[in-house]
Amino acid sequence: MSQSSLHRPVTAQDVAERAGVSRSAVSRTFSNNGSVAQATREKVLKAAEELGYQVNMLAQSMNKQRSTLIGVVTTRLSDPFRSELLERLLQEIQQAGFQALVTEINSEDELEPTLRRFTQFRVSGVIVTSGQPPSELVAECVRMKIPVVAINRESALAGVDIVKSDNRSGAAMAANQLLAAGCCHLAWVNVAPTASTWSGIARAEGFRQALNDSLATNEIRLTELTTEDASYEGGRLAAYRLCHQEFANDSTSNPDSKSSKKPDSIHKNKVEQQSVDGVFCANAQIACGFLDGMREHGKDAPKDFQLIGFDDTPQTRFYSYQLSTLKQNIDELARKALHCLQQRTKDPERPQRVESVSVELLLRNTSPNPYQTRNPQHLDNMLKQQHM
Amino acid sequence: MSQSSLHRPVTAQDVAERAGVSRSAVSRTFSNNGSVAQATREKVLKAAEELGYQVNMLAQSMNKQRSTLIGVVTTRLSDPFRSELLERLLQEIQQAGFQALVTEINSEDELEPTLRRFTQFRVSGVIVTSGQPPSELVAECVRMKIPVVAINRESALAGVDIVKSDNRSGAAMAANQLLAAGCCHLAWVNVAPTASTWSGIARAEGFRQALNDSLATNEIRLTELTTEDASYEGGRLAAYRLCHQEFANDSTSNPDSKSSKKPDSIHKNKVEQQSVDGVFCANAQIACGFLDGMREHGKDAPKDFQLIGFDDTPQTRFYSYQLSTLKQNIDELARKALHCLQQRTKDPERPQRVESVSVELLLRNTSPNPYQTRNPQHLDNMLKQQHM
DNA sequence: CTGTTAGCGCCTTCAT
DNA sequence: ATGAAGGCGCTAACAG
Repeated sequence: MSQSSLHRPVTAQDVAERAGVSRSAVSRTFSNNGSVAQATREKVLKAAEELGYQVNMLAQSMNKQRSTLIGVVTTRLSDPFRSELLERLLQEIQQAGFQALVTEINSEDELEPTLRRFTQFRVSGVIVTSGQPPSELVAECVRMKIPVVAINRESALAGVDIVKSDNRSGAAMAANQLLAAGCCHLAWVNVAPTASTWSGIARAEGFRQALNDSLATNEIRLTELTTEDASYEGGRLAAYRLCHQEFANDSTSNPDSKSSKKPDSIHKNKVEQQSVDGVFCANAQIACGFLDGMREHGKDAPKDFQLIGFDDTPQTRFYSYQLSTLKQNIDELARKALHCLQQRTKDPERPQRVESVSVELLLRNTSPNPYQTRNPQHLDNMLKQQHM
Repeated sequence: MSQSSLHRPVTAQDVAERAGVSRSAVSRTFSNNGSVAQATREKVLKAAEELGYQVNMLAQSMNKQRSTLIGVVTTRLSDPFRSELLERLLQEIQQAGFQALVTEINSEDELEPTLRRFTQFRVSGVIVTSGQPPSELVAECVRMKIPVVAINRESALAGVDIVKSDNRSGAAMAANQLLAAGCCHLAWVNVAPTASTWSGIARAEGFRQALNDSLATNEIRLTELTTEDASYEGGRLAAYRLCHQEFANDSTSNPDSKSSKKPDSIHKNKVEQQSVDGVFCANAQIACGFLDGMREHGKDAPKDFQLIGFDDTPQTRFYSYQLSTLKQNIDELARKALHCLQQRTKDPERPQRVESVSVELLLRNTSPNPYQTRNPQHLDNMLKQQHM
């Protein structure tokens, strides 16, 4: 059952000799490539079993000019969403018979050396969940026919397929939900543009766009809060700033007279005076932090404001948070990523694909049920949006 | 700068020709192994640069009978502690010039095929953060001189080094802290023994042992709560059960007359009647769940009971939890794991090492500051413990 | 269906 | 210090 007590690993040669066949026969039975008689196959298998033979993947890969490795690049694994995504990705990769090569990078610069390392191992594919693949490198991958797929990020590069959540629609759903609930002073919390991810940008755009009409009629007001990073602490500090700023506004009138055209909405006074009552956060970490920051100032959702976050991470479901969130379908993202890889392996020349995975609005404690809403018109928008 | 437009990857041969030297010269400059004249070295480097040459790691590894890969096996990456550990591990691995091969397993059974796959790639080392490596496989690794290190788990196997947190002391610190705070009905929440991890078992033992004296004198009482899995939900359900059980105890007297020898402690009545006032949870997920479960029943820490968890995961620091925890030094765990790997690479025959990393008690909101304690005697124990 | 042959790209003696 | 030669373990194309 186990290999003989040699200190040298068992090779196909050893198996061949023991089975009384040639190396090729062994090779064929294990790569079930060429045809091999049932009898010899069994002999080989038996000998292999007895010797404890294991294919040397390095040799095999080198020969095939391609390994069964798939490179995955991530960042900030301590972010629950990212680790969940990685987890699912690993499962898909393993299930498809590959082995994951994973690298964590801290900055865009590290992406290039990472990809280079991947190609040195002749990986069968690369999955990028962070950073912008440098075009030069991607070109090299394309030339080597190594499929590259990017998750949740823009990439104009022709060679790489994209799998992403429908961040725009998600953000629009959040916007409409808040409108439908009658919020009139919305805020959204996102990381500063310089540090933002592509997802963050898409969500911001989606949110703002869904609000365009209401903003035009001055029905509502929108405050934009930025954070340094996409973390809990970032969200918390945003809440601090909001609270202090509102406090300041209460005591001193802010001379915001840049707009020459006075708002003529009937809501004018209400809108101008109202403190923030509906908040959208770019991700779950920020949302939790924001909620806690507000709580520290004696305000809570949904009592004092409503709150919707992105990414249905485990902690948002916790009793002490019960955040309403937009849930990304991680399973689907992972599945499609692998599917793209496999498709492009078959046809390396196929045009770039962009797979969009829809997002689900999960209403929990921090925002009310739409059926109890005060503004049915926006509710309609919201429902339409959901079925897009 | 980039390679010529061949569809074939650049080989050392190509570089050699362009530089006007032999393949060996190229090999030597890149593996800086043999000695090579400065002049030729530069010629080679230049040619390599121009051609965009990259060492083929597969070929290199195959030749050296060893790759620059390090296998890492994990489970339940969605658990914040595990993903943080993986993150640090990856950083260490990369910094040491290796590339991580990571596999997620869902059950012990998957460990064997995983290790086997690792050996097929002739990894330079294996880090196991989950499961019990089967002795047979480990023996194979030892024979192939592949270092194996296990993190936070017991392994009697001679070949594998162990890096672990001092779970026992940590649990004892928790126990003494609770005693010092004057708790007299302690409880600990852990996963059922059948599903427990080695860390969980060590923590349970440490906790119980530190309580031995107080239990012997009937000064305190200890309730053991078990959960199905080491999850938030598990902790929450444990809290449910506790609450319902205590409710039951209040309305009906439970005929617990198994003990023939009546307790003679002066605390007798107090101890017997007192509901749980000090809780220790085997990990952070459970602790958060437990706290929330209690909150759902209108009880909160530190008002109604004190709570200490293990693993200082980010969420335990959140404002809405502020759990007191035992903090594992993840950096140190990762660092030592890699150090062990490297040491054993140098000396494959060295005796098994067990590296213990000390743990820190972080007092936050769910348990009081020791300097405001009511029972200085136990405080002394605790302080001694901390400096062990 | 099977064995033989010729590499895959690199490292490592071994002479020079 | 350098080049030539042999081999790492496997696969693939070719005869038989």
